[in-house]
Amino acid sequence: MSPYDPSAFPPFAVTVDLVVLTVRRHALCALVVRRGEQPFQGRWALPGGFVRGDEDLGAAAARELAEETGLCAHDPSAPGVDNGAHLEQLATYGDPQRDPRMRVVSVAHLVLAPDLPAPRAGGDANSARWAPVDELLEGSDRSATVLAFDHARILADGVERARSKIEYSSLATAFCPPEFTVGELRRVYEAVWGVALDPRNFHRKVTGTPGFLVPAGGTTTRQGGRPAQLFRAGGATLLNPPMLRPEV
Amino acid sequence: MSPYDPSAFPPFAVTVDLVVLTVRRHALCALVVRRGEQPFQGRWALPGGFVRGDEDLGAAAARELAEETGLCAHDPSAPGVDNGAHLEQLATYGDPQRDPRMRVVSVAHLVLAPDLPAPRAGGDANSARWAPVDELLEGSDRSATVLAFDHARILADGVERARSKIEYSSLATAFCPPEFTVGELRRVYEAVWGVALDPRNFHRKVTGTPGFLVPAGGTTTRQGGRPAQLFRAGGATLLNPPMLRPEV
DNA sequence: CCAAAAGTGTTGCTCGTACACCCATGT
DNA sequence: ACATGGGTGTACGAGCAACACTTTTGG
Repeated sequence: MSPYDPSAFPPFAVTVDLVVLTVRRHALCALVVRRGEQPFQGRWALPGGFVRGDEDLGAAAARELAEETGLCAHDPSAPGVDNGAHLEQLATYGDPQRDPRMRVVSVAHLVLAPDLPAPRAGGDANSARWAPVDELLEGSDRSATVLAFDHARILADGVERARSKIEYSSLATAFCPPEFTVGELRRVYEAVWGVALDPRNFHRKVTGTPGFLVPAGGTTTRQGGRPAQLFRAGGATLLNPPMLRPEV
Repeated sequence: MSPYDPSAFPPFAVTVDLVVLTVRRHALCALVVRRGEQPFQGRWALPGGFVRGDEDLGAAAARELAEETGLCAHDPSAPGVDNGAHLEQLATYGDPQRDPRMRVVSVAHLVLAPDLPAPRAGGDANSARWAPVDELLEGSDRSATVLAFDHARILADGVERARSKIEYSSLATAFCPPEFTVGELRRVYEAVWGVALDPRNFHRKVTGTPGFLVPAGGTTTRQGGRPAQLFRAGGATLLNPPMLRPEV
């Protein structure tokens, strides 16, 4: 079998789908767009689109993200400064039946973003919104799901990746604005994991991990109570020892 | 843009590449095949091939694995019993320039297998062999690498995945035969991590983790010394607390 | 007897947890 | 004054590292 012969392999459409997560009002939320056409017309779906002929996968994901949200994401596989959200490849979904129209292989990407103003609709989507992942994944075993295609599965995988990755990396700061307090960071962990954490021990833990947080200089009272010190994300990306997620 | 219109998106070739790892003679080894044609003719490459038109990605990886090694791998995303190697999706590589002939998106998969008899060559490969990953990755930063395409990068990602995943899962047993001793399992960890572990503490740790190992009943002296108890892999897949990898 | 590998005991230390307690602001 | 959230002190316990030590085979 010669790889030069175009008849020797079947052609595929390749897309990127985006799991864009943020924390709003103490809940983990995902960006979804309403489908304007068949199939699944009127249902919610993850944002995404076709990869262009001369475009890398991460670049396609970043482009789609910018089109949908205006976010300028940083792909850590490319050198550069993190000037916005975190973007990483999640997994690839290629079930022959996942799209009834044709054979589509979708390379899903995960984006972690700070809380944003209302998303703007783009492309062929009627509208876009942030939805709590709990609602989107409700009864997604067996029963009919609110999401189109296999997007409930993709979203679940993305949420699971985010939940485990903030354990051993500093990625939780990607959910925060450039300057944030220890309490705000703790509420991110609580929202993503869906648990309550001890504020005192959390404070000791994150401030005691070298390179996790660096003082930004100021204080704020935007949460009420005693003024809290402001921090930025430090240079460290891996947390050793990790944050421990409480049992069930 | 209508997704129905075939001219609206560029066609891609989709392949699977396999990072097949095993432990031989205290070294972590990967399966490589010699390329029989251009480009990179005569160089070593990871086994792989085109995904068929009606085939899921995991099924394509399992088929290629069987063609190359005769292994019957278990894809944990499908229900069933682990009757051989462990197989999981690794990552997807789609740089437009990664294959000089055409646009190829490759979905890499990771396979962990017990030590096997000499692999058999298959497909368009002249020959296949197990090579220590240290040799394959030697000087793979900047300098010319022994592996074709971007396979050094894919292999490095697979090795890194395996190294981190045996920390918090029972996957190290996938490198062992069905029945194995605690010492053999320890030598797997030592080979994959490239460190020496305390045999006493390791023994306590793995036998004390519920569900990690179940006694198989017999003993063996195939390693010399006092007879060692034989174990099988238990039902547990996640280790809590994890195995701790010693600092560099 | 000796080497080699298996398996157990014990001690000290690190770190997480579960509190009690004080600090600095807004109302 | 009091509520609210920020930040520190401390005691208990789980679990890991670093040993010494015994057990059971082969040569």
